[in-house]
Amino acid sequence: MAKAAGEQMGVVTALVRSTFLVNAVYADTAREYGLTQQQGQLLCVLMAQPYGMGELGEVLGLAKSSLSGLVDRTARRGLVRRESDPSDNRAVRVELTAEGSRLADGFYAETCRRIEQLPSGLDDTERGTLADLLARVVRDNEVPPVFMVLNEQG
Amino acid sequence: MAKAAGEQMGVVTALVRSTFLVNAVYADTAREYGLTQQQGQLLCVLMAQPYGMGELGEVLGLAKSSLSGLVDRTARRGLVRRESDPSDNRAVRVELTAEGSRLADGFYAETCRRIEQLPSGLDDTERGTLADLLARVVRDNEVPPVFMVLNEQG
DNA sequence: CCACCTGATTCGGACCACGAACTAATCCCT
DNA sequence: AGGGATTAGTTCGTGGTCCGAATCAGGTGG
Repeated sequence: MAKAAGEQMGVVTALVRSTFLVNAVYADTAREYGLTQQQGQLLCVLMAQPYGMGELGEVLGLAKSSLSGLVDRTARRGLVRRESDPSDNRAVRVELTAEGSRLADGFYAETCRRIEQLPSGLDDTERGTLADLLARVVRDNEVPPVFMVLNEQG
Repeated sequence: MAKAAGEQMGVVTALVRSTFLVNAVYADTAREYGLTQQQGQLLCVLMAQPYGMGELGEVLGLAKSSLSGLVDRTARRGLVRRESDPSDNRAVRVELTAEGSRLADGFYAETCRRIEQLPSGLDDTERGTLADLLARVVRDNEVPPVFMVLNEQG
């Protein structure tokens, strides 16, 4: 193999660089929807269901104080709201507002479209294999549900 | 397949969730080395070679002002330095200091170790296939060299 | 020599992360 | 029944990060 083709890339470098790629796509799409990457991520997580702060912090991997700030700023945009938890007066549940739902749906759909393009150089079989292998890595490492599973994906 | 096994995960969700996973590992490792994620990323990029600000900004995907700040803070730590470019008095080249090199080497090696563990549920053939498919996605999308290729990886 | 372009920095503003401390509510044991 | 321990979440202080506009200094070409 000619030197110009570059070195063999192992699984570590491939994972890190693909992460950089997906991060960039995610951040670009968020910005076009007037969101920051963290706000976009919050909206995507809340599409599935409302969450208490404790669980939401665990899913997003954030300190409680960080999450308070993020929810404050996103609520100030009118995209989420805090609801009291009737079973525990200390707790709140964070949920999307109607406007937050709309924005989340658009952002999520556009993010899916763009990320779906990334492996377009692979054929269907290869794409399926990639999905299967990455999915197993994700499951083995117990990644929280930070992005909804799209119907009829892959 | 039983319902308990969960939905079929497509390539989009698999990519996003694996990105979340790698981000978390990267951030955790950086923190243990007393670095922020962005500082860690800067150090990793500079391991390969010094860069001018313009090119460094392109590789990292940052605005020039953002990069100035990041280099300021990292230089204040004594990890990088700005050198004048003899061929153009406007330009500087950013390079690792001796201390920066040492920290970068340790951080990089530890990051590699941890990320290498992520696909440990796959066998060697599957790991090779994952590396190959992801590498092709990375190359097709012209991802800049944000992480050095490790010798004998995969 | 001057206008235009390039390389980088500064400024202002907003976002984001965390740990410590705090407030309020819940639970459990004596 | 009351008090101590624990839990849920917020506030505060601090430092890091991001960007666009403006600015400054140097390079280039007509």
